[in-house]
Amino acid sequence: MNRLLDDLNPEQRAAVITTDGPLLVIAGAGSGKTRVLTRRLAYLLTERKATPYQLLAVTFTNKAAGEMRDRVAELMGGEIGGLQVSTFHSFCSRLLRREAVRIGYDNQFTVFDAGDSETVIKNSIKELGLAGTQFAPRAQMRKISDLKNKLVGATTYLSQAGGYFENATAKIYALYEKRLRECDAMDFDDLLVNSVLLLRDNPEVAKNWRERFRYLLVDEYQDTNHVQYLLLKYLLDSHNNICVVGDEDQSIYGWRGADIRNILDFERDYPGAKIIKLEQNYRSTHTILAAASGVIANNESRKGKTLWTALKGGDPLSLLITDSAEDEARHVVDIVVRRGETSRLSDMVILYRTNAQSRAFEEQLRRRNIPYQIVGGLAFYQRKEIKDLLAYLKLIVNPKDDISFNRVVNFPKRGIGDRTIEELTTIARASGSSLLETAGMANQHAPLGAKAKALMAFAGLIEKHRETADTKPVAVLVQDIVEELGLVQELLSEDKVTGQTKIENIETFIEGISEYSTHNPSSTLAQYLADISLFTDLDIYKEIENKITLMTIHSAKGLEYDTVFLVGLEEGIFPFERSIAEPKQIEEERRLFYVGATRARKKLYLTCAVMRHRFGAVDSIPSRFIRETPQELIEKIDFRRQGMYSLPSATQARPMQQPLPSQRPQEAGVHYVYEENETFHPGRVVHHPTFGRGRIVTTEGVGDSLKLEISFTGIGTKKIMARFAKLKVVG
DNA sequence: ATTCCCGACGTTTTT
DNA sequence: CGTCGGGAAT
Repeated sequence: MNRLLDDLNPEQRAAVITTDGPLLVIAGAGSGKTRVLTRRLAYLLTERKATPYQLLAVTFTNKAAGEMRDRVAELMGGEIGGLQVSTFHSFCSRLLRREAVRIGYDNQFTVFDAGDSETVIKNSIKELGLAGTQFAPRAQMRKISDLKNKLVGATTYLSQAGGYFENATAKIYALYEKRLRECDAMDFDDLLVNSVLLLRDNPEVAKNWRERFRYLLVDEYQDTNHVQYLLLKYLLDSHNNICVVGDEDQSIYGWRGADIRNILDFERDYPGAKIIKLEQNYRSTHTILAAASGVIANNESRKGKTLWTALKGGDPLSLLITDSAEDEARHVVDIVVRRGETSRLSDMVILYRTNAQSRAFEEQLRRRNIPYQIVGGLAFYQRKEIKDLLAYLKLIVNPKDDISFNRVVNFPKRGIGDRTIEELTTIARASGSSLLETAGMANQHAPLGAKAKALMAFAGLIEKHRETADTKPVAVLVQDIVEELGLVQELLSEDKVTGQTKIENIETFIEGISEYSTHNPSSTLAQYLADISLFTDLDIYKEIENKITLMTIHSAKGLEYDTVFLVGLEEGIFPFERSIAEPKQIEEERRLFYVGATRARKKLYLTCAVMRHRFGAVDSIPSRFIRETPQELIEKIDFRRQGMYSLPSATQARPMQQPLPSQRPQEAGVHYVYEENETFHPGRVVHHPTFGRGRIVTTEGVGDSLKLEISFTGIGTKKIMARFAKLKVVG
């Protein structure tokens, strides 16, 4: 008998042993997908269909890739040398570093993260004289990214752009591309796009890679975009051995260019393709599955499948109806505490639509001393102190990286300000060299005058480290830099409190590098940077300590927990405001709900608030997804302070787009200023949640624009927008 | 060059 | 309410 197949159900087994030709595996939530993927790889190896070197498996996150590699290694007793299990991005990065010269890049090119890219876009907009409100850098970035993913280059777009706005975007796009090239840098999209272009324009290179890979395996196929689709086409030899695994109901990255048609049209793309559906769910109770299935059934873009489970019954869903975001958080945390008595915190997760929602929950958890961890949001590598250090490292590896140069040339302070940088930039552009190179020869350029010395010293510092970078471990190099720059003193002098946490972050960073080095003993600084630039918070996330986890639903894909809190179920939040008008986007929101709900093994809580602050007070309408859930599966718990005002029941049927007539609560108890301006006039004593007790000195404006000048005891006077501050009248 | 204060602005999800 | 960028003060 075969230990790789024995404990699989018939469909899973078929997905493992159907090795040749195109195969689509529709893997419902919790259907044992990872198990099938790893068994399939191990099966190909043990049956001698291919050597590890001839297999390519692609996933979306580094974490998933790492887990898959580990599990295959376990199945194979460790003999998987050369097996490529990687993300699309890291595979492309490796491909490009080998072939960079063919497309005019150095093989030590830098990868710009979203922040770096935005800086370049901003600079480009400014340089083109387009600065102003009508060209928001982020919107431009989105457009450029969309164009790239459609394989429309800057030159092409420039020639076909019509009208003022398209022309402006085309110019920004073109300049952005130019600057990226000058910096020897690529953005995330470029990794994919340049790989495809390289394979398209160099048939002999494409042939080499094609002949190498005998079997392709793609995870999360529903999230692939057009460029990724093309990449697979270029890598696929005439053997057509491609197996894609996915679930159209879990396609949640349409906004990033993912094309659900890739999975819906697979059979048309690959004639003769076989399809296997994994429909038995091993994760959730029957109740949870029925709830999720009931909601997703409202979608049209589906291949259709019927998930079933051998697990009968299960707790009903609990719907918590609360007054405000704060109340929502308080009641959720109450339940966390209660459940925490009998189960582990690490078995629970709070999932929200947007990162901004995490704050209220954090506050409550901190107040009650519950250990928690947040995944995503302000990612570790996005923190200023870490980005600054990384900029030093990037500059050491790539002297052309002007963005990193600008980031650190005056950090710590070296007396090099905007004027000097402007001058330096002009000289560098004229001579076609980078900022760092120009700085190194500053004494030859009269306009730099007295600043030449500081510039040359900086360039010398970078140069010195470049020479020794490969002779010592990366962690030691970073430690040396930190000491040489006097960063500890520098950060402490800025601000004692935040400086201390920054120092701790730097220590964590250095520890992380050490750990990386033990796993990759012969790795150079350049290799470290190449890897690290593709890492995200999610990849570092470990479920080790007994902490409750908070994250967005997007981040939770692929994970599972006993207890799941799906919060903020209100129209405008979830489904998100911007998606409400478009049926296609509503379907994606619905899939997101489906992903969130199916993370739960045993118990699912849904919560909503009736009032939520978003630029002032707004009445919230319960999410349509609550209404779409089979009502008999829901147990309603109403935490609203009864009798003060009435809102329709959360589940009452109502035409979707019709907002309720606004009903202002006639509240007793807490006084929110924006509702009762007349209570606030000079002399009144009020209480502010962060500043404490204070006396109103002056008032200005009325209604939403009411501004108060308040003298707080021991803090001094502060001007406060009454609309936002939660002030309580004390006397 | 740097710092500090003010007003404008904002909020989706991420490799 | 936060954060960020611009502009004036030092």
